[in-house]
Amino acid sequence: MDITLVPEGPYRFRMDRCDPMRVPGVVFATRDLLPRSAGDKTLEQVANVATLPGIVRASFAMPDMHWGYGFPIGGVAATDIDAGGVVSPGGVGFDISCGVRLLAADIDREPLAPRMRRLMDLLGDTVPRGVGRGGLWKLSGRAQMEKLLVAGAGYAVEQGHGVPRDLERCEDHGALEGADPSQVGQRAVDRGLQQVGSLGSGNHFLEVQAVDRVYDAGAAGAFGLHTGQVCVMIHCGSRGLGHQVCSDHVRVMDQSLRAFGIRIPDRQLACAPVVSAPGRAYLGAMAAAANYGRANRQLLTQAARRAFATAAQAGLDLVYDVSHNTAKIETHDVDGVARPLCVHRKGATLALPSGHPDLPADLAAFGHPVLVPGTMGTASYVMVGAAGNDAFSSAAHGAGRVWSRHQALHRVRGEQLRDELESRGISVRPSSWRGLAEEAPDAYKDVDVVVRAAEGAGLARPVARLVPLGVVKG
DNA sequence: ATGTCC
Repeated sequence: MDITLVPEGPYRFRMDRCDPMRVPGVVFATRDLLPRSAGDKTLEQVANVATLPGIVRASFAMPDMHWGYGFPIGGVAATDIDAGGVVSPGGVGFDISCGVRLLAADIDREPLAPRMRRLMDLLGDTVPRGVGRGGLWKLSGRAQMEKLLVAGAGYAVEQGHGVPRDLERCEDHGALEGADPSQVGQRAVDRGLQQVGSLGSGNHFLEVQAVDRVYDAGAAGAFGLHTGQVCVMIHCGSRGLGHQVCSDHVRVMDQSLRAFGIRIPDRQLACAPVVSAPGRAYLGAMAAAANYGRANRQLLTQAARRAFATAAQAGLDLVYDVSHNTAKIETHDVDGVARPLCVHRKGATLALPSGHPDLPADLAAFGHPVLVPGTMGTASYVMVGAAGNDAFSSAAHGAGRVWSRHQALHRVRGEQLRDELESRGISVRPSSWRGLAEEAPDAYKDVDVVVRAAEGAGLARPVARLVPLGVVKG
């Protein structure tokens, strides 16, 4: 396939359709943000996704795009459900419903400063993290797990882990519809029973941050943010349960490709029609795993609240919770007709414009909050969905890797990175030196540049910039 | 991302 990029604007490239692509590719980036490592397959993946049955409009890539499993991370693709459109687990990713939650503290960075050390020690001691580690809430068995898989953060709140207002500030009110726990295998359930309320590893974290700059006072006010304010950002997903769901359903779909007559250029794009037994089974299991991820962030919220109450006599209000690894059934206008679509967002965030009916009433005038975590040494952003976003109202989800984990380990020492961050006033509570090195700020694109590109491309607008004060690393 | 290979 020809993967020549044609500039369509300062922040947008077109990849013209050629067989076997069914639609063109659209890449939102500057030249500098495009993948440049030798042998990088990100753009080839954008073209591969464009071959999926039922795909409409284009195969999109966000400015933080990088190489992923099947789909690029930062990839967005929608398929027409009534036209044989498929759902692909690779279009969601292994960490189903991985996402970000932002909490606003009722304290500013100056009064918190003398209490930061104690706060970070407390967070470091009470936030479960690391590979294979257990969480804050041990479930009693499959029956209880099924309740959580159906109601997500709502079940956590119902069980006393949070307040009802939290749910008003969660995408889908904390629970993706259509969860079918019967499609979540026993191995996935077993892996998940002990992990609710745990960060995991990799790029996951809980950060104490401060609002460094406000770009849109109206939206910032509606989100409850002001300059100097302390925030907590939580980035985590669905742990072993989501991973197992993805593995199990990829296997099934890989085996059913022939039966559905689907030809794909890469087996990692294994998929099945949304309207088919394996398609429905995956979507039901995926929604269940998504709800696990949302409950997970709800439990970690409570851990942060306890630490803030004890160490800082401060409270935390939920600003918003977004998932950036999902496939959702949404209605979008395609060629002038409202169509039910399966929208895959893999490392991409829903970014509804102002006035959309799915927004909470008090945010309707502004738009959907878009949370863009950067790195532990740089910044993170709160953005808001912009009107006229033709990528099915999607936006960037982070900075995006430029070094592989292997490259990062080769170039960075965890202990040295910790010293460097601490000397800049950023408290670090790592889970492992190796994990810390893999997530070095230099391993990522410049989040300020990514955000400028997302803005320039018309995907979302910046509301506030947050800087790290302390990081509890997964 | 992930009991970093059942």
